[in-house]
Amino acid sequence: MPELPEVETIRIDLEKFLPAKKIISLEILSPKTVKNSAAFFKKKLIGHKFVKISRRGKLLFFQIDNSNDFLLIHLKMTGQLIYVSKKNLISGGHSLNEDSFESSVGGPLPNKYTRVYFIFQDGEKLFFNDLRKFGYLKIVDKKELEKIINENYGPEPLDLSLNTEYLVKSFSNRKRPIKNLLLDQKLIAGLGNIYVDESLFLAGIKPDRLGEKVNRKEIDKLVLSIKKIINLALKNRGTTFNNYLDSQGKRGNFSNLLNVYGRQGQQCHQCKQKIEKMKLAGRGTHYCSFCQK
DNA sequence: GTGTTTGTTATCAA
DNA sequence: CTTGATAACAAACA
Repeated sequence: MPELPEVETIRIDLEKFLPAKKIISLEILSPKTVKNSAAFFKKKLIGHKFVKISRRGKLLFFQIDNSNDFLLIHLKMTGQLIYVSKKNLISGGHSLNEDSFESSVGGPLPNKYTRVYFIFQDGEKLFFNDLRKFGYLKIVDKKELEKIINENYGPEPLDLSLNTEYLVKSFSNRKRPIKNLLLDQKLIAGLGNIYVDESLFLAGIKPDRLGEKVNRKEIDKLVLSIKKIINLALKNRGTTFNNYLDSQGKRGNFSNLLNVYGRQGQQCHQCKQKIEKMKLAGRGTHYCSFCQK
């Protein structure tokens, strides 16, 4: 379940080496994953390079050289972007070769979950794997990209515009549970099920409280909690719960720091009571009824 | 066979 | 028009 910290970790790593590498070929193993025609997709990419890799919320976009176009990649729930080289290219890290990918779902690359992959001039490869096929790749021009961003994404959690004032305004007269509101990408871009539950725990707010019932002081604490959780998760290269791996095929370390997500039935780290679980917005929702009011 | 996992959108209702 | 709730998408696992 890649959310902002996982997607951002991938972006930072890929940007260290992908720019300036010419794509010499690409394979589309799952046609529905690519939202353009295969011919158009190949024509736009083969022979080109990615100039810059950016992110908004959970959406990645790769700027394509000498054109007005961008490659959008959304990982949705089980998407992975795995970069494979024969040498160590990422400073301080070890990179994969295709056979050392056994530890991940599906075995050596490309495997049964590989939907698309790119081959670069130097023989290195980028694999898009996606067990559940919700993720997609799509080429759009600059205008379309701006439209998508403007219409679908609220402020980034770490941006100054994500502040108490903004959330007070956003929550007023809203009769949905605060968890549902925080999952809305138009309100805040990049939070998903894990980080919403963790942020609400840190803020001491029960996930089913209605937006309009949360007071300014609590919202103050919530803003700080969201920024703290996202920063800590970034520092730990995200959370691996089921499927997530970074671009080097490695797990995220925030998994060890979870307070509530996936911990139902276990002791709360703060008060030792049992973590509970309910369903909100159709999602598993984890909380401590003693620490969160 | 049943329930569960979740990011996002489509659809419907009030 | 706004708001909110829910199904659907897809695949695997317990």
